Amino acid sequence: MGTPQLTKNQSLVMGALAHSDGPMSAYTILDKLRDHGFRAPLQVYRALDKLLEYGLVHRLESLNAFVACTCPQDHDHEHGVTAFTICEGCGQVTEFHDEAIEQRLSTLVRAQSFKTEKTTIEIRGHCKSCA
Amino acid sequence: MGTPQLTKNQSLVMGALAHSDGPMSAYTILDKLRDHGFRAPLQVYRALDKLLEYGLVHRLESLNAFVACTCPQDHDHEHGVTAFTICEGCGQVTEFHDEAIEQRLSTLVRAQSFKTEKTTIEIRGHCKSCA
DNA sequence: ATCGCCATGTAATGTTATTACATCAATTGC
DNA sequence: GCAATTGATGTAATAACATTACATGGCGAT
Repeated sequence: MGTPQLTKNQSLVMGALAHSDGPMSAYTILDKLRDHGFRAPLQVYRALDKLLEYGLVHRLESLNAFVACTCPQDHDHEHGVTAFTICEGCGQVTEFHDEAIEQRLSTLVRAQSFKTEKTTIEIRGHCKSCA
Repeated sequence: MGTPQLTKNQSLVMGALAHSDGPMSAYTILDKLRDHGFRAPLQVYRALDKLLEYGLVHRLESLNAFVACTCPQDHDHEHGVTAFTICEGCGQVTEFHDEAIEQRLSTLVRAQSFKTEKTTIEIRGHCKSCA
């Protein structure tokens, strides 16, 4: 299967996120895309839904915002749990992945007989430059 | 120092959360407390801010909702990173803590020279009963 | 008593997300 | 060809979540 061809709206939203230096809210994306014919929030949310589904974009729950996936690898296969550091100073977001955490969480959740669908790990704080 | 005496509004909000069987949004809390004189969202948000600060309540970022802390231990000293499983079926939220994850995250974040202020770990899925 | 501090009350507004309904284009099956 | 289906889109309205701004009231300390 793989990631399908993006539609026009999906490409525009993806482009906006990819060229941004940080996370963007849906409404910020909307504003950026007014010139390209975007008029309503739903146009953004619909595109984001698909991009999230394809794994091209991540949602930052603690920010109600979205970032392009920075993972170099293919998006076709799962790349497990994604975690983020989020700097309160400069807004910089860094994505990372760790097998050890993933396994440990898996063990703990299994002990509850809980079936994981989506895992959110977000660390708010200050980056090296903003410490 | 320890947790200060709660004010009237803080007690009401704490009570609402403690007696609920699951997470509540700020507006749900507001509705529950109309009979006790609550009229505006701010009354709830102000109380929540303090309760969060005291560690009596947790915010679930992926739900925009709040739960009473179920941690049996004293709230006076830090009890590190808090993680949650959240069942999409029944809404049940389970709080847990794990030293191994805490240490591993600490190591990874340190490698970035990042200074953690708050860590969010939320696992959405289905509990044993709702699988 | 006056000041400062903090909790409170109220209204208005800002921000994020969804529902509902209509239209349009591409594809499929007859 | 031409319904029927499916998926993307457009638009408006509304719902849900959160904050700003400003006024008031209680209470302890000087």
